[in-house]
Amino acid sequence: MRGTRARGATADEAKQATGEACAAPRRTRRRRAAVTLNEVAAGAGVAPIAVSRALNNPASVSPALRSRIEQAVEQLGYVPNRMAGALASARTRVIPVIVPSLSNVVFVEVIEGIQEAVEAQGYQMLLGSTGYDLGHEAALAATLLGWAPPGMMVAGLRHETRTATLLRNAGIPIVEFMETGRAPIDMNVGLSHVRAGAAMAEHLLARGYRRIGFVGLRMKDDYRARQRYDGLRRQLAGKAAVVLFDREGGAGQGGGQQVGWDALPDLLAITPALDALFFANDEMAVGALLRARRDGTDVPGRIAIAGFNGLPIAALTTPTLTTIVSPRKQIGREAAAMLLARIAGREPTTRRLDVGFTLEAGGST
Amino acid sequence: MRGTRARGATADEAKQATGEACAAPRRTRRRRAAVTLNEVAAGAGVAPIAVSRALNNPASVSPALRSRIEQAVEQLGYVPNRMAGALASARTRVIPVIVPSLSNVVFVEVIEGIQEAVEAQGYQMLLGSTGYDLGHEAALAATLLGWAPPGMMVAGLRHETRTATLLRNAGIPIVEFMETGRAPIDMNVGLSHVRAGAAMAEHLLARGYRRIGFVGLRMKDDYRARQRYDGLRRQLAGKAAVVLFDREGGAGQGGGQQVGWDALPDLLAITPALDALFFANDEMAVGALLRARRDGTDVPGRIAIAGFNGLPIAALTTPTLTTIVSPRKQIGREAAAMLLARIAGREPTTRRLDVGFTLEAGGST
DNA sequence: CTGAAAGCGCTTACAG
DNA sequence: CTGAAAGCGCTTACAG
Repeated sequence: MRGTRARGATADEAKQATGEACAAPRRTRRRRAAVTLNEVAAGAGVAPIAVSRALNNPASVSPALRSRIEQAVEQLGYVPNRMAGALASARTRVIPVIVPSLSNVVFVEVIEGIQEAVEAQGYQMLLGSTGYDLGHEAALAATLLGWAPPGMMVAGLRHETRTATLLRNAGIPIVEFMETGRAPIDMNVGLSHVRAGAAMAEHLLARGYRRIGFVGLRMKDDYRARQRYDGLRRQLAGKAAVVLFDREGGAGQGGGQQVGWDALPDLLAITPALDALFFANDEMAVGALLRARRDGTDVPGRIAIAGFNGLPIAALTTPTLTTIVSPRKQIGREAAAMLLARIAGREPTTRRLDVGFTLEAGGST
Repeated sequence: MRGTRARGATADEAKQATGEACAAPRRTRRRRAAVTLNEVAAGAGVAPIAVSRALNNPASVSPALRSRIEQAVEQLGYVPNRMAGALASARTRVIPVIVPSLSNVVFVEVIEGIQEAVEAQGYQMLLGSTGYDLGHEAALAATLLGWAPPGMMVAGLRHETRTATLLRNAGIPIVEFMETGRAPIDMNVGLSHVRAGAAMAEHLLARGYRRIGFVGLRMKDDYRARQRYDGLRRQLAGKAAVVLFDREGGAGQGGGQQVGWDALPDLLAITPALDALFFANDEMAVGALLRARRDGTDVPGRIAIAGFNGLPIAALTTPTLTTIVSPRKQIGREAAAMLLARIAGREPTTRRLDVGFTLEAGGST
């Protein structure tokens, strides 16, 4: 009987086959000294459910009861157990957000946009960072789904198959944010990095540059940078020479600056014919600008420099840095708005939003 | 009766009528189609508890059972419900971390240190940001405690009384990280911002500066910057003149750069006798350096400039920026190590750790 | 508006 | 090593 028990035996069948009436002896298992809803109810002389209602939907309780309950809550220092509430209602107010990195300003600003929007609706953000590792992303997604969130947000449109399957089958709204380009699992907000690269190509061509280098940092992991390079390369095809430099190092916040700083003299020495460098991000570009400043290298006379992201510092360098501004905070806000709409049972204006970008031409090109 | 019911009329109402003595008719309330542990148990032909054990402590189950269970888990795509587990065990593996802001690199690096350490032990970080609002901090702390975390981390030693009370009474280990100086609620990791200010005072005195300005950004909120100013002021007392400038604006990432950029010409115009400026952070100092560069203002000839934090860019400017390096990642790691030790029932080496700082003298002073 | 009962999906505590 | 029972602290669904 043991091995073949099978299907129907939902062990949920807790038969209360006690000999007597039904009252089994109680064992207590409480480990925390925390005040419970039942204690508040006892304190206020009401039923537990009344406390629940007074807390979650005050209008559904008479003012008299409500004030008695509020007093008891206050006096006992009651803090509701969210896990119990979530388990009972099958609803959490925690929204997981998965990003590749926190040491990249870009994600931080998107996150801020998300947090503002989400908190305004009484939700909490649960942040996970993958370190640009899609395997880690899969593990994170699985764990986070265990909290039965009402929705989820994840950076990027590229995931391992199992991640996509997991998210698709979770039966909750999902927003993939950052780039556009392929069909999302559910909803998508971002910009086309391919088009951004192409836009920079047009700009550099228009200013007369014909021997252009793209400088990336660990491009293997950063596929959005690869997309920008692809856009650049295709747009330049037949019109200018392009070369890709993939640099290593520079982990952590501000690390990109050091990479740009180190790259500039290297590249100029090895490929002296270069007339323009498009860096994968503004941090690297700023590092290169600072290096040029220290070494007395003329920008853009000797070499033009451009970046990507539109960080505030781009407007403060001498010369100012040509860059592409991505509306990061907007991405966060829009992504959150879409998700919250769906969570609330409404249909967002659109499920796929391209927020675009702006090329800010500075003195560095 | 129909109109007032509302709420959650659900789908799968599998009624399992039982006709026994005490067994009341069962109502089912499942709302998600998610696979449960009971279903896995049924699938594997074992008791639910065996599944629980196979997942949480594989060694406690025979290999035969384990592989049957693992197969069922795999096949059904089972994702454990963390809320149920947490409720039953009164244990979560989520550690809340409260910081004032994410748009400040400094906190991001501390957070990274925390995340690395915490994830390595199988815990998850739940991030909350207060926007430098201690009222918001109190609300966040209360909500986060509702998840019955095994411990908690919060930036700073200053909180509203109710926050401190709440945390103290939570009966879990708490680490306050960032600054040292006063008695913590439980544990503390950080550095003395007063001493950091004093160290800069000594440096500026040694280099011959006697008319020194401290430039802060929204100092009302940033009490750590106030501490640095206090340290500076006291150390300079009787030896040099000090003046405090409290600037507004510059919200968000990189906003400080703009503030420094704007401040420099203002301050030089209004208080031309100044010979040195100590900025509350490197971002502002870098903004000022870039402005000096553009305007042709001699640094340090006309005005010396110093910052605080030790961001990588400080080494790349011309001249290089004098700054105080704070070991941010170390703060995060140490704070996490302390907390994890206590969670594991061990006593950390110390409950109060001063990680110190290093003054990096550059060409800007 | 108010409440008694049952159940959410797990784990603990006990027993074999 | 394995399992039956009870309970974690809430909320839903139903009834007055």
